[in-house]
Amino acid sequence: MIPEYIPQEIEKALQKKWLEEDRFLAKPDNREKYYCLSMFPYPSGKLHMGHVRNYTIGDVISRYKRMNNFNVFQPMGWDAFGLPAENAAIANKVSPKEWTNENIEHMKKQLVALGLGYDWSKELRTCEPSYYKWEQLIFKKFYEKGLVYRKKSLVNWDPVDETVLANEQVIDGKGWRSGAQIEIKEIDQWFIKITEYAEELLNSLEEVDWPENVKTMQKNWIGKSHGAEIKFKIKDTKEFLTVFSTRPDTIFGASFIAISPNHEIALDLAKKDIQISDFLQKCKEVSSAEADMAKAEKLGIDTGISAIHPLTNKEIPVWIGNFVLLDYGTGVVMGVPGHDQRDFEFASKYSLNIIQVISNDNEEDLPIISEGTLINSEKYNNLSSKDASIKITNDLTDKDLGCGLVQYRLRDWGVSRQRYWGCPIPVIYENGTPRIVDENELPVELPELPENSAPIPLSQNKDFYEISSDIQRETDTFDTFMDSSWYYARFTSADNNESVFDKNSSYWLPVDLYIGGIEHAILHLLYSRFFHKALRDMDMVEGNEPFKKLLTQGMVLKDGAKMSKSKGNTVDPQSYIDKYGADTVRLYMMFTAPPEQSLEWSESSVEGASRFLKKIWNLIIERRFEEIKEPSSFSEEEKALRRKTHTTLKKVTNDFEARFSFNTAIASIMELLNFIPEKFKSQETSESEKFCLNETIIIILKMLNPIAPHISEYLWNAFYDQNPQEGIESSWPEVNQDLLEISEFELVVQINGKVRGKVIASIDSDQSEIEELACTIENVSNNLKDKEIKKIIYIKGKIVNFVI
RNA sequence: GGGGAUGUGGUGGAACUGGUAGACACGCUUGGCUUAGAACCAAGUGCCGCAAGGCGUGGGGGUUCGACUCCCUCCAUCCCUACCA
Repeated sequence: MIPEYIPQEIEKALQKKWLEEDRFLAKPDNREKYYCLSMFPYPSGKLHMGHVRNYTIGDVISRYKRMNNFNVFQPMGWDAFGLPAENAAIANKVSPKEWTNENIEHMKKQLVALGLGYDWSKELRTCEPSYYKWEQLIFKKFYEKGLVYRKKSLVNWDPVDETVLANEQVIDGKGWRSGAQIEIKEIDQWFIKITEYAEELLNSLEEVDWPENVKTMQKNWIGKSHGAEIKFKIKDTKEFLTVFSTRPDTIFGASFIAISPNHEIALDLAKKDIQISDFLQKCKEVSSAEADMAKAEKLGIDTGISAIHPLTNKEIPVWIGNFVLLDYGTGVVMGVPGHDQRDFEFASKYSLNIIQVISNDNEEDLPIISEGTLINSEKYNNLSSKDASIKITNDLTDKDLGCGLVQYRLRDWGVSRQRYWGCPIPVIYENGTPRIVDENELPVELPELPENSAPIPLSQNKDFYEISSDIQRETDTFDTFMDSSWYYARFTSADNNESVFDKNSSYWLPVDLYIGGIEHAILHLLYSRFFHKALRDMDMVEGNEPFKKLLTQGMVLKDGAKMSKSKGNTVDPQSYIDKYGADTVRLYMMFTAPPEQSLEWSESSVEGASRFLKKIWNLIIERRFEEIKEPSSFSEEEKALRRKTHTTLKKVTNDFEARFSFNTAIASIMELLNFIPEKFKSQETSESEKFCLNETIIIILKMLNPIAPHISEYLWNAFYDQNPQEGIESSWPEVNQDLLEISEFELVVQINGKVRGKVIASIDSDQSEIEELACTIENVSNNLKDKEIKKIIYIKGKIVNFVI
């Protein structure tokens, strides 16, 4: 009777062993290093499928690299500050700290149970003072470098709960808890000048090995555009309204100016004009999220003010438009309805002039968005858009009414959050004047909450903020993106309390492979890149980029949608780990879809993964390695198995190395297993068959080890039994090139591109021999009968195509 | 609104550089084993058709001897959109 495969037993024992022998502890040595990092999780309570997928990919690659003699560093930590902890605290009457730490303990056990090989000696929790102390110090250094400033900025305000809401807490313009109509409110906030690095963030994308789509997203987000600043004089005053336009060639089509509802002029007018003040009130009722603003109906109101067109000197009306963002550009736009979709809609709605100034052969109906030839533009008529843009910009510059300008879409990073569960911003106000806390007073610790208390905002915690009657602490905390922008570097020195980054950081950095969800393609990755560059300029880290290579994994879906509690389509990975074991879950995750694509969860496919491991188990568990001298000759069947084994190894190696294509790697291992002839497996097999089977078993176990490390290591040890051999992890097998050579192949014969037959051909045949051979197929010769052959195409080793 | 992806059998997916579409697996059907079931083993399985053959990679068009792959266009779904992480 074959012993049964009970994954729970062997997995637990091996995990214990790995921890006891510090298998995954990493120290600098003279091997090539490989820093493999998976995005650390928010400790929400338990692992979800996205985590399992992310971390399995990272672990598979780490184990593979380790087998290839790299010094692998794979740490793990916790992005522990954030909104959900506060929500849970209110709902469950536990402190955010307690809730978070309990979640971490549970999730850490889950990670261990998945067999993930982390160096736990470098574990980080961003909510610990020992971590955020350094974040406060980095902020201080940014401040000293002139990268930090304070500015008024917009937030979603819930007037009932008297609190600032995150965008996701605003549903259809209402607060999620109170249901009250939210308001856009302007408050003082801290900003970091990420725009100072805009150009470098754009250019150094060329240095990294990232997916093109992520690079494109970042490029578009930074949004470098060339255009012109144009000044429109306000009638009867000496003041100007300055607009930025990427299309100065369309300036003769400008028929209105639109200013932001938060623009100074709008605010001034609202004081006197009840209609305008009503309009501004209405504008405040749309959440500040970009998607909401863009979807909201375009609304406007005439200010009654006129502006003077800088080139025609005609008067054009100034409107307030709810679609104009104060934070972007100058907060004023020039409306060219003939050549801009949004302006066209706005002008049509409010019966403003629509003037065509560009003609284009391909487009007839206004608005014509693309470039073309100028018309109705006085002396610029008949110029191309490009030439006209240059000429008009030059002429405006001469008149001192404008200038050419490079503009970025990227805005400075607002890091203030009005919340409790975050890193306190280390600032003290003395008589209202801010100053950063001295280094020796860091960290500014987050105050503990009274027992069973809901989180009290720092602004209501007098014990915290009041140092004396005229000295107060800042009560905002940092955006949690701050916490996650530099953790990759801190991991290298996580156990060092004396300095933020020690000499290990220059050994391990940059991260060789960073793995995480595609949803982080812009914000998190951009902020981290900015941090790295700023830290580099302060001589704290080396190199220009934090993440050399990036792997963006797709989402785990159920019924075609992202798993979420609100949709009720979540699947808890723990129940599958309990039922099938970690190896099956890992195998399933890797087999079901390529890493970059989204993965549709399927219950029954998990069974398939489990079945495959059982087959491997049943094949190997009772077999023992025997020292057999390599036979001098092999039968055809034996040769075929050896060739299959080594072509599989070659494919799997390539899939791991160059493509991260684990699903196809697993498929070929399955194919190899199916290929082993029955009689090789029987007890009465010959010596040479046994030799070949041994070779195949060894290679299968090695190939399987990164993906299913428990079963493969267990079987490896069982297979070698009393004869001590190298550990399964000590090396990746080598392809025997001699075994790959083939002399024959299956020739596909096509007529006009349609397959008409197949025949075994020699690889060395020339085209005429191939043609002759192809014509021996009855179906082919029948189809070619009485037909004029126009052309014959032969692709060596693949197909021959007769064109008739 | 803007930006980025994806679309192939009943299902997940494969086809890597323009060269046999559907590897591998799930499911299903039939048979074996079994008192029965589970498990396991064997065979079959894109669609239409008795067959010959024809059709087939979201829809339409194009380039090519040859297109899942390249180009144009339309449609659907998903992700991000600066305070979810």
